[in-house]
Amino acid sequence: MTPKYHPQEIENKWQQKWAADHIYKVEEHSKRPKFYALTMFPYTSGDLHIGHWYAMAPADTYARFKRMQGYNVLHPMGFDAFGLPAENAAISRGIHPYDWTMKNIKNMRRQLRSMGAIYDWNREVVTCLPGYYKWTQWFFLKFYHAGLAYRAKAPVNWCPRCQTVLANEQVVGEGFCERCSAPVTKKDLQQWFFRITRYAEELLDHSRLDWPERIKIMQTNWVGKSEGAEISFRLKHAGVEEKEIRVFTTRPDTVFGVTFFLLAPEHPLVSRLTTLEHKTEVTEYVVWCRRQTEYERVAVGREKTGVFLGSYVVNPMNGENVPIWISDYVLPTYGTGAVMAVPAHDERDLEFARKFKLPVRTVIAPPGWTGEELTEAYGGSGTMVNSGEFSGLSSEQGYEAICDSLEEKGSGRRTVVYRLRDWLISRQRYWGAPIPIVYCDRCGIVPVPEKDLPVLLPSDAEFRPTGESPLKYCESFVNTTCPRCSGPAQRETDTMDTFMCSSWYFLRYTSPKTRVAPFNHSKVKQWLPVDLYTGGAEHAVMHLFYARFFIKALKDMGLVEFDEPFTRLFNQGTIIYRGDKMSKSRGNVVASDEYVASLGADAVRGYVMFIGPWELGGEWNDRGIVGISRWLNRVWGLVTTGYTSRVVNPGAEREFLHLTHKTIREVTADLEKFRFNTMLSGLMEFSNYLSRVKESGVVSSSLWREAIAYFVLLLAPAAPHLAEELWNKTGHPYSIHNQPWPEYDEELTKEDEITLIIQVNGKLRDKVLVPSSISDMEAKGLALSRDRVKAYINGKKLAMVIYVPKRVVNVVLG
RNA sequence: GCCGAGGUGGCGGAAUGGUAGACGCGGCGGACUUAAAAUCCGCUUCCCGCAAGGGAGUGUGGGUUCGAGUCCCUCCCUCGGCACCA
Repeated sequence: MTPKYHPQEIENKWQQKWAADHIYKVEEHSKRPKFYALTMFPYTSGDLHIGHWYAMAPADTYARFKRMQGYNVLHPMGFDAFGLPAENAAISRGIHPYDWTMKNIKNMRRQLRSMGAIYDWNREVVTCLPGYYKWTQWFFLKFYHAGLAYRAKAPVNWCPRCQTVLANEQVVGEGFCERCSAPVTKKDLQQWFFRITRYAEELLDHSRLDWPERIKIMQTNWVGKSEGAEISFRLKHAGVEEKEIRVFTTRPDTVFGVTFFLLAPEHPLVSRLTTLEHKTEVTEYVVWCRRQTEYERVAVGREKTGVFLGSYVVNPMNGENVPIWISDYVLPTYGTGAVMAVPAHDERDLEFARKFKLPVRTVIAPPGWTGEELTEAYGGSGTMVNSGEFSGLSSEQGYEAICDSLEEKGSGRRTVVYRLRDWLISRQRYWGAPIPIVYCDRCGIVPVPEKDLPVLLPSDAEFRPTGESPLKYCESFVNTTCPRCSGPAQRETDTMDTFMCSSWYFLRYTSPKTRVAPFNHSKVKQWLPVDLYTGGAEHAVMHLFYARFFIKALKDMGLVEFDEPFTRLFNQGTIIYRGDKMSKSRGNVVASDEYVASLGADAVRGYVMFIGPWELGGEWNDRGIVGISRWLNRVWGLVTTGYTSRVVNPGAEREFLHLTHKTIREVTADLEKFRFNTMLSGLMEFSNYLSRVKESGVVSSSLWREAIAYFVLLLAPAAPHLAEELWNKTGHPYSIHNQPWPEYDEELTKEDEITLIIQVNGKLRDKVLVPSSISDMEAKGLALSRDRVKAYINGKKLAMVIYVPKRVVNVVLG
């Protein structure tokens, strides 16, 4: 009696042996082509759950497949270890963020090892360790010296009751403080920015990237490029030195329809352009706007608000005086923070005009327009009317003519604006990489010299439940000397956005131990760019976008030689549980440890792959996991018990070879397309077939052994432990994971016989097994001679007979 | 509102424009067992029929085609992203 399949035993055994033999240690010098297969590293939340397995097990299976195909594969793992939850744990449970994080890493590392992946643990990267964040700070300095980092005032979420800054995730519901439920407002703070907008145009170029279309679209929308014109409206207001206000518009052809002018309430000219009699009203409105929560301000369907300043600008095209209003629907951060309002052709402007009884003038006639007042704003193209010398032109011609005219007069020009804003990297938090800047009373802003890095996080900071950054009150940290003049100075107490850490970790994996630089240049040259990056689509416009920017900037600084980090991107779907994405913060995680303990890692790996297409994700349901487990047990029995050849049948052997090679072909194709679910069902079908052959014993023992070897090899990426054990048990040399991927024989995958489908008027009426070499004439003749078909013809006229080679005959009756 | 993905048995899902429902779960029946679990075998889209067979069927309604789950148009629903961007 052969022993039963005990997954835990064999999994433990092989994991230890693989580790002891370093069989997954990445070769530095290899003649094999490189393949960098990267999975987004996890945040150190504490537990690896089914959601992580869903991301990582299929990725590992694919990396293993590439490895067997002969690539030198780098498939590393690490931890995204800075972030707010660590700090919250410190406040609520009195554990230092460092201890909390390292404890979590220890657990997650154990869990990751239990998965049996090919991670080379010598390359592990942990972003919260000084050996790593030193280089995050180093990159900050590089960006600073390249003129890509600057300081400016920017609003933060502010809780007036707690007197503290809130991260977006601490603003809950309709804009309330997570801690005290007070309405959250905005407060301006000096913060650090990266000039990502300088790369807007480059970031729009996805032409060399093999990425999902929807991610490219999301990024394109995020950049939000608009072409149009900047138009100067003249200003003659006593006591105001500015002689013009510029606006951006995508529709310069509607400039004759301007009936009022809008500024954002935050616009710097507002108070100076307000006349005496409107002062009180305007001030009140501006204060009211500031008190609005973000949620209220952007709420859809909200009634328009605004006030008149009492002053006017002049339309450069028709010389008209246009009243200046302010309204909070004008965004201070887009375009110039000022808008020429054309109510006839813009829905929002029309709403505003109706509310405040401002005139509406149609200047673009929709097709078939007869001069009546438009009931809704018309944003399409048409014929220009009420537009002076431009009347009669099409709006497209008018667009060009008005731009030409503005440029001639010097009161405007064609231009492009982007929705994209600069990257705010400051966080008013402790658990992040400190921004390496010192403020000196004498020298001003002074970057910390490279030789003084890292700026270490103080370990003695106090964590008070205020939510204010502990660094601010840590005197040993704040007080320092100026690197330039040695006088007294203060350190910047903000830390960096964790997206900084994740913008370059994939470089560090190539040379994680380097102490003299963030990475070894030649190693990066050897491995990068990443050939395949897999992870969740939730990072479409944050992480993936920042990382692209980062690399483009490094390229321009001469630090790397490529300008796109991730050649190919694949997004797996999301695992939903109880109606929500599975995550620790949502409190709906399904632990993987129990499944690993009871059914084995190979079963869990297999099940997460079997659920459905990887890109679709889906609701977690463990009902089917026993199916995979049972199958692995059957495979065990199939391979480990002896085969006896009985009556060898040449026809059966031909079929056996055919199905073996067809399976190799299909499993290979499925893996290449990330169709792990159909890869497994293909292997199941094959193993079911093998069981039947085993019963009948119709193939020779040598043929059987060969097919079993192929089968185990095909199983190896998905169920690495079981495959290793079976490989060993069938007398093959260690290790299966160093074997080449099986090749199929094209000739053998071809069908000898096919089932010919016979239809009458497109409906299935008969099937017949025929040699695949059957000719057109033979097939049609055969179909017409079938009794079932004759019964349908029954004297009716034959309109036509269609034969689709090797598939179907359709008899069409008149 | 805009952009994207999706809608197929009781469930997860499978189907180069050519046999709809592979594979698995669950269910039903049987074998083994004193019994149960495990395992193995058979059946399992719905309706009519003892059967042979026939009819219906891939969110809705239309279209293209000899033939549509698959292609085109309309609408409905679910999920993800963006959302007063001038």
